[in-house]
Amino acid sequence: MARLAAAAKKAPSGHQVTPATPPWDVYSAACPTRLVLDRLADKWALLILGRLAGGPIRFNQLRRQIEGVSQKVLSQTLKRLERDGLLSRRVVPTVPVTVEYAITPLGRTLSDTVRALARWAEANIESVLAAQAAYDAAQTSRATT
Amino acid sequence: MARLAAAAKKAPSGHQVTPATPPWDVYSAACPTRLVLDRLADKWALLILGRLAGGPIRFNQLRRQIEGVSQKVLSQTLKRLERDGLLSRRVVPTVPVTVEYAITPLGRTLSDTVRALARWAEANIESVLAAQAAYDAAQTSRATT
DNA sequence: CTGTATCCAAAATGATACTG
DNA sequence: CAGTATCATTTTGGATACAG
Repeated sequence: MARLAAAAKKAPSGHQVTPATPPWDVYSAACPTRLVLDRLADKWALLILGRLAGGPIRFNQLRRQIEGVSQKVLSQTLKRLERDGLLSRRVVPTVPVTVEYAITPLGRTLSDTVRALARWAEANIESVLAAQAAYDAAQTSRATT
Repeated sequence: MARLAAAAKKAPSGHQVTPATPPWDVYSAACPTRLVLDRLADKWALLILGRLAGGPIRFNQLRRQIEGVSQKVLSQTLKRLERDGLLSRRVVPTVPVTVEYAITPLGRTLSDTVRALARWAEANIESVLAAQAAYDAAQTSRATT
């Protein structure tokens, strides 16, 4: 992942215009789809997208609502999502400026899919926890033996 | 995330049996669903799950097919997925032992959702790349000015 | 073949301080 | 309010060597 991430981060300067002729081999390292998947494979991104699907929201509101995210990471993540065209950033020139983040049409198509993921998690969390308990029990007994 | 991940990793000994009474507040740090989401927010996990959906496969086959993953990370990821009950591990006692990984029924229900994510990525990669290019162009010009 | 253990380099994060 | 910059720390990952 290191090399890929590095390449992606260098992008701000050189926009490598990938040929783009799907379908790609998702398992090949050079696959553009993997770049997208990498982006989505982010805890905060998923959470933020889900939250924004409910309507526009300001920076610190978001910060408070998504428990556990630091200012720095939230800022970084928002910037990446904006760059990807998944959300929009609008500066409201009030006295202490406020910034409103909103999901874009593109982002919304994605958030629907993400919600499906969240629904899966909710529906199956118990099964997963049970599986973990069973696995851990097996490990523990093996260690004891 | 650090604290949560650490807590999750300590689990092998103490299985905290979460009460489990949905729906939880996905945005709260203590939410079990977030534990699942964290797990899915992993590049390799998503890729592996997708690959396994196509049928059982051995360790080194997987390693070769999922380009860019190291032996160490693949091993770790497989172990976590197995613990979560998403895939099964079967040791075949051939002379140099071979190990076959297969998706479980639970894992399959998830892989369907993941596939939707992959489909989204394929369908929208061009939009994302375009958005990135536009964003970068705006940044560059702003810097030049 | 399928891993685990170790050591080392790289990357992500948190805390803090500071700007517009 | 909404960030950015910096620094110390933690976490993660790759490479290598080795074991069942």
